Amino acid sequence: MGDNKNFVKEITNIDEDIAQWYTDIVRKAELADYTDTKGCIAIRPYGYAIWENIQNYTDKLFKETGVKNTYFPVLIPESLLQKEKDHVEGFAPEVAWVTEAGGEELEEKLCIRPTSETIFTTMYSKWLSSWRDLPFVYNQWCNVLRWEKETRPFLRSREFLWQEGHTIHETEQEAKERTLQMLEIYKNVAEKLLAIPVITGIKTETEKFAGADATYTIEAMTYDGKALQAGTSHYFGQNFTKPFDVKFQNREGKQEYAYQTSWGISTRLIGAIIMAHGDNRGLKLPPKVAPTQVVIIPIAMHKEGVKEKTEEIYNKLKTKYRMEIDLREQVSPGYKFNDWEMKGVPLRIEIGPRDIEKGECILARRDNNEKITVKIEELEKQIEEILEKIQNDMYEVCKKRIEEKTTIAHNLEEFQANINKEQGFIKAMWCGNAECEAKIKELTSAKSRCIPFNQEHIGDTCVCCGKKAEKMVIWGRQY
RNA sequence: CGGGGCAUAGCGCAGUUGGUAGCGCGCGUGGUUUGGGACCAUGAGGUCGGGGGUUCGAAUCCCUCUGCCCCGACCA
Repeated sequence: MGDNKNFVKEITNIDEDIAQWYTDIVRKAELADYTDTKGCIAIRPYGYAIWENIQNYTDKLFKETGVKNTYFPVLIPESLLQKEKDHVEGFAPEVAWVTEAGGEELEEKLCIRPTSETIFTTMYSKWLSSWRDLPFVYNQWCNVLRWEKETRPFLRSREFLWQEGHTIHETEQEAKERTLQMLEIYKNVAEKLLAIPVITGIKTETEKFAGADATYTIEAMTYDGKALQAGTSHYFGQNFTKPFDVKFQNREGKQEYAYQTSWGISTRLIGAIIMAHGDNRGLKLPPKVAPTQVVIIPIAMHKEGVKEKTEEIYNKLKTKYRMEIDLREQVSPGYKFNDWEMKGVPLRIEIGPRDIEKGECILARRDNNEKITVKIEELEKQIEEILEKIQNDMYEVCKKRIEEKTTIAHNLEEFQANINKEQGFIKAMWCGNAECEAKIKELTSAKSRCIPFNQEHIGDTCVCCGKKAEKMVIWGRQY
């Protein structure tokens, strides 16, 4: 009482044990919970609302570029999966199979989709005949299943929600442009909606998607300086369209195989929000994606006129912002403050008898604990400005973290020292040889995150073997 | 798949040399409260993760299975 040393008693300290902290947030903020199905979580309303906000924002951007939504089956026959060699080799270990149904063993077993390139491509072969049909720019919002050994809510569960876009095009160039266009949308989602700055670039041969010619990625950094792949966009060339026979008659009247892409973001983004923004008070949500942007808490609710005034303000503002009003009678205001802070609500309005007398109320920011007093008539304008400021400030905090935790290494000794110091990203030159990549991973547990578009010249020799190197690679330990 | 932990009320835990289960929080009800996790009263809630064994008797000892968490290897 009064003494608030037990203030965060229910949440593990983020600096002492971030893994446990993460699990605490997921459960205590009621984002998700473990189920009786191993590795699969139940996403609760508050967590799902975040996903819906991500969906709405992203889907709108997709559609502006001509994406059309579809739905394909969750079951894929084994024969389809087998058609592209690299793809099946990449996914086989983590695929779940349906072998029996209706009390009988199936003639051909069906896999539960880990991703849907094979079935999209199969259907495309039926639907495509002329260059005039192209492009197909289809997407689906769905679930997929990957039999992960080690799971963690949102960041790596066996079943997860995502969107997967699958496109085919008349020309190589058009497909490549689409790949990069979608990556740009993902960067927009991460940075503008989630306030998470990302590094964009291309994956190395070792790290690219099974069956792709090129994999592009957006890479985020977590609170503790680890890397988190937040979205990927792939260019396939004709790798799938050839074995799946996706042909069209081109402008010259000849048969040609289409050029293909795919791209996805998943509920992992919710994990990214938790890991990038959270602190010892709990979850911290950027206003644009927060299911509740403003919570209004009456003080001394039983006093004359307090409840009425609070409801009046709530009713006025709720058409403009995603609002909650906390009228619970059984808990104190202090409890409510902490409760909503743990749930990451960006802005809180406190209003009590003293404020009402003066025609004021208090605005408290979740991101930096700042409290200001504002006139009630200026509330609406103030909220708009502050929410925008919170969104920007949260982005800047993460941006600063990336800058602080990104270091340069010219040799393996520097590399190891830097990564051991505080995780983070390492910028280092690389010769292009997969053996060097493997050696670095072995010695430092860091993998190549990407070859960033934003290249810097930091040397002429490979950080590992010392031979000539032209490309700067971002390295890091990952979630 | 390796290494390490854990499993007792919704959550966090205690339970001694084996004797048939308790505490805190939360929850229900009634009341008093309300400016940073309020209080009083009174209730409800458990085949001690599953199976086997030892024993007159097992939450406790032994075997086994399962699940979860963490650290590695593999992946969105």
